[in-house]
Amino acid sequence: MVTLAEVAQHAGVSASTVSYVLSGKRSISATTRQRVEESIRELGYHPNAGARALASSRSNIIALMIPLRTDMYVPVMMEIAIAVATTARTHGYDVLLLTGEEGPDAVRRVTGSGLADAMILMDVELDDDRLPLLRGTDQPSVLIGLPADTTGLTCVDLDFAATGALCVEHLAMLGHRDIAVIGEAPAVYERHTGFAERTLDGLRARARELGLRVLHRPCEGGYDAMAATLARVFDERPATTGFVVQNESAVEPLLALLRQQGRAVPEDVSVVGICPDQVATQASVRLTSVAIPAQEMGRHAVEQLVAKLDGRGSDEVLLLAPELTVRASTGPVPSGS
Amino acid sequence: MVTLAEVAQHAGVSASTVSYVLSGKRSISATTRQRVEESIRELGYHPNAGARALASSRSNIIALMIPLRTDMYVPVMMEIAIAVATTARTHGYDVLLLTGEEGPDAVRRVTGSGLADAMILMDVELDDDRLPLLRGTDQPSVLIGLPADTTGLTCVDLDFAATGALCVEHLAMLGHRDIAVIGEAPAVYERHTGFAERTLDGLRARARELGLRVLHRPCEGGYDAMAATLARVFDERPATTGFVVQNESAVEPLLALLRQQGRAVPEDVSVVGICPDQVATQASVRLTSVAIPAQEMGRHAVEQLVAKLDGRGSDEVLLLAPELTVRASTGPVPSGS
DNA sequence: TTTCCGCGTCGAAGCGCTTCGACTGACTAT
DNA sequence: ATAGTCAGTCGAAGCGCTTCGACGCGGAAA
Repeated sequence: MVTLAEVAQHAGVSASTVSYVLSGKRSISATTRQRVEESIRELGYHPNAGARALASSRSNIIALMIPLRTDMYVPVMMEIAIAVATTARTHGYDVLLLTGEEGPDAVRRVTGSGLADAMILMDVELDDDRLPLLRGTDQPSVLIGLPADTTGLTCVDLDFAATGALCVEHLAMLGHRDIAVIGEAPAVYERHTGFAERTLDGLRARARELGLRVLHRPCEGGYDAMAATLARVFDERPATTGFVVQNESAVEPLLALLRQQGRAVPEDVSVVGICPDQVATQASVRLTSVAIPAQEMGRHAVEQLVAKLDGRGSDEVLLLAPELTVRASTGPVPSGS
Repeated sequence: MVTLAEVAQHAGVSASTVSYVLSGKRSISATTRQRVEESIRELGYHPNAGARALASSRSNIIALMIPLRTDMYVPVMMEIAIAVATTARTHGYDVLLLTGEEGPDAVRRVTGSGLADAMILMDVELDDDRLPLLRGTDQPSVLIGLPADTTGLTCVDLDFAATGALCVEHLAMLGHRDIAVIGEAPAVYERHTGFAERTLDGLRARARELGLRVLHRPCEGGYDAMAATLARVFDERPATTGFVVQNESAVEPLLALLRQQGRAVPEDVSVVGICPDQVATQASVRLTSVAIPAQEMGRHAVEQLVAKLDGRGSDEVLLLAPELTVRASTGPVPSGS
């Protein structure tokens, strides 16, 4: 293993000079810099991460806590994780992957041991038990998601309230008056992850303003659950012509069932999805949808974090504006209704 | 920040004693151990990761390289990653998330800097450019996947050849003679990730033994691509009654299209999937399938790695035996044929 | 009783890096 | 000419931990 000292000797300078070449924290003459850089290349030198962390009390690592459970749409998580990792690298950071399993202990362990300089939490619940710890430490952190109380916290998330409103507006504009909302699995609501409720609140508020009727039904994914849910929906509200789906694994079943029942999409019934674009475009009917901007969320989270680590940046809540893409699953309400 | 020295002082022992209590590398009297452990708890001591890494030249971190691209089924990746992370934790390791983006450089960086003690590579290509580096270093590694040349490497993967054979055997047993294989996107084959080819080889070999006819078609996911592919299949081999699908995003389109064409599953046509159980059980017809044992692969990879790090373990290729679960998508060939 | 062994503990020497203060010249301002 | 400045470099002091050799002491073996 090549050390700084060896590089220094090889280049005929002191160790500190090599260090300053590497960090750029003091000015170095062009000739010296070149000599050092060449030695580094020749010897194949890589700074030792542990030593660096010890001396500088900076690990250049960002911890990313992902949820253990997989009842939510996994590709979104993955996309965020990948965006976090790649963005972090462009800022010179690596990413440590933590699962939610350890819960608050993981936060303690990471902050206490200096393993990471900062952390990103995903799947934040409204009243998350990790939040007090985050507030009580000076280690920067960013949440992906929105807890009930955001004081002293930095958050990034899609503006789900606006998303709900946007969906219902689109349907209203097309003339739909009776809207059914197919939501996430009941467990998601019970866990109070927030995003589902926020969507619903935003949607209901806007629907009230527009004078629409809304029926909300949580739904496990899959065909059987969707079939049961759909039956109940048309049972209670036979006039339903608009659907908002916030559950990726219900999208395809819903479309299939509607087709099977002889309800054409979008001629008889319109469907708006809240899901990644990939799901929307790969569905059997290309879905009008509001995308989950996973990449953007991951990227913003890292950039907020890096700003904080550099002494810039501050606590703020960043809600990304939803964008609705019209595809083939929504159309004007049938003239017969 | 609490240091070892402070704990030592608080407990009235020397620093080295505290260290030995923590590591268990020398025997410590019960009373001393208790006193030290209490001090640790009282002071809320967490060992500093950097210092520890420097002194011991062990970071207790495992690097996990995941592919950047997402043309393969992402949940499998995610499941593996989570299994790796949780298994690693039970052995006292954390996981560093690397994306394939940096390629071989990432391997150099991590081994050179001592950032991680070992690494796991996913999405290994047949002739991966990271392999020479792995062979040339003494840092333990495990591949998830199977390159062309495995000498000096440790690999974990599903036995895809056996998987292909198993699928075709099942169909043969039910009387099917003409089999169509719906494969991954062409890009997957072009990249030579291997698993797709291995499946096909195993499948073809067994089909030959059993006297079956096999038609293989790569297929992008989604409805349109699947529709085109399916049309070609029935065009070339009208007598096709058995399908093997190795492409998660083609499963649902295939089922829908068959239904649409009036071919009942499993009465007229049988379908076997090679996909995660979740996909198989959530499909519109519960799919007879060979599962991708993602969790198991992640777990095995970590355990192999830990064994190596402990001086146990050796280079070997572990191919997990496929298991076929019969569900509702396969049945005897129609008597009319 | 003496010798030996091994358990339990300590002190000290690093691990490879960062960083601070200090030093040297060359150059500018007075 | 002299003081002041500043770019460029060096030496040394740690950062918090692990680990090795050494030491003291009690009990077993002789």
